[in-house]
Amino acid sequence: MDADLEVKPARTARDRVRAELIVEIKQIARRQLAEEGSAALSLRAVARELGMVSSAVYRYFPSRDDLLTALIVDAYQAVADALEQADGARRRNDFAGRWLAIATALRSWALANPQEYALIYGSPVPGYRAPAATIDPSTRVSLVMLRLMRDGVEAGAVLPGPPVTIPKAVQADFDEVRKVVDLDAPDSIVSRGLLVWTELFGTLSFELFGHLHNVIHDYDAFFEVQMRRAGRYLLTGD
Amino acid sequence: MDADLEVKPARTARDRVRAELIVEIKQIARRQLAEEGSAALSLRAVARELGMVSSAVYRYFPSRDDLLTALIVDAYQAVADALEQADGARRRNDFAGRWLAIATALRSWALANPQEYALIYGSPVPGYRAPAATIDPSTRVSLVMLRLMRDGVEAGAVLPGPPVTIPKAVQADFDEVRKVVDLDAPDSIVSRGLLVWTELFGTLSFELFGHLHNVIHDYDAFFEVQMRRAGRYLLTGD
DNA sequence: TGTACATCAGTGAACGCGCGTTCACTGATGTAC
DNA sequence: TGTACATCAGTGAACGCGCGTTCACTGATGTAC
Repeated sequence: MDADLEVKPARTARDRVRAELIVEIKQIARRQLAEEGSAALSLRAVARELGMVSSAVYRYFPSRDDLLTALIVDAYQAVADALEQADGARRRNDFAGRWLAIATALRSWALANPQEYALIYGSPVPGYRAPAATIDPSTRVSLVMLRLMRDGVEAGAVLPGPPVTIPKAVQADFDEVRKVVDLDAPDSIVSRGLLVWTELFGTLSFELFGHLHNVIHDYDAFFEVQMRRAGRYLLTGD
Repeated sequence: MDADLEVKPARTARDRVRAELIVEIKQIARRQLAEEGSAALSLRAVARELGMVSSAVYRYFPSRDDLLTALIVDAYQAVADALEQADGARRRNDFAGRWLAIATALRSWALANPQEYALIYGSPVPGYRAPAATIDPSTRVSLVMLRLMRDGVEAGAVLPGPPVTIPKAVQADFDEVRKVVDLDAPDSIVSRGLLVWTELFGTLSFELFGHLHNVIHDYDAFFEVQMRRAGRYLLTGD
């Protein structure tokens, strides 16, 4: 619709309208997701809000599951963006700070988008099989943690602690993990890193899914206490 | 139907049939839950499998949500039973062993009943508000962990580690936690205990909800490695 | 031990709802010459 | 720059499905005397 956009080659007006509509459909779907949860997400409801007839949405998403997949991919991307940005805003060698920034950024995003958090880190949506397209974006999230660990190890800020004995099968998996970011760290550190990483999601899921209800009252403060503690464990092993 | 049951007073044949039917309805619902997930659970499907007309089920559960609530309560009870039994089978002073037994028992139950695990520890069921009746059974689960911590502290097996500074609001919440089982432990231990506890659920949820897919291959071994590590952290703080 | 009445279980029909998806169609936009 | 044809977007009707819940009813079981 803008004159300067029209100049761009290989993008007809139709193409642009189409791209905009895809964005709009996802926005509406995201809002409905936030209000009703993933099981209630329906193409018909989206179409109604769009002011279109339900069959028209099929021009943009061939099925309800494809729309869900798009939302999942977007959610992973949004998380990865948030974590990368929080991580990047800290000094590279402030490892405790980077860890806390990452953890806090994840929590902020989750509190702002609880249904999207549930969509990707809660129980799987019934009847929905996650296609391969969702794997890459989910990897981007873990990469933030792995890079933090690699940087910390390289700077000598992540202490190995006492060696641990680990079955061969797990060692092999850990080897693959190390390869991803050229992490030169013993099993003890990889194990600790994964503990802390799942720890973060465990604490957050407990909060969001109501398991701290009536137990913890100041969620902000509790989260920070626990994540500082986890950060110390990550770096020093105690 | 048994003669010796009929002798029992205050239980008419009608009462017994009624109690049996409630059990049967829940069993069918649990199986359908396992096959289709919580969102797909429907009174009509249960009635169909019972060989009854759908409205008949309303004699036993006044609404679909009441049936869901019953399943949730049962699931918490089943988890609590499993953990208590695993905990009780160890020597009282074998704290590392008790921890690992508890963690392993939770995982075994979750693997055997993944949809029930998702029902209570995954994302909340859309459109369902957990009534107060589900709180008590959920508390029974945490009590297993708290008693382990109390016993460990009393035996001097849980080391305090360096003191941590904690905001007043969190201290107050920790005080309430301590009161539940007469836990005489500093904030550092309470914080660590909660870290390890959420750690357990975080690791298990990651496994069950597919976030370790293509990363970890021997789930059994990985879980044990991580939980041994978490147990050591729980006891010694490193 | 027998009868009269009250309670309860299960039936069958119905209400009103929303869903995903398909299909033949009209009319507008884009492309090739 | 103008025309002829191909592509695409959106319509409207329809198919077939399942759901939760209500209600008046019949017939069996339980209770009080």
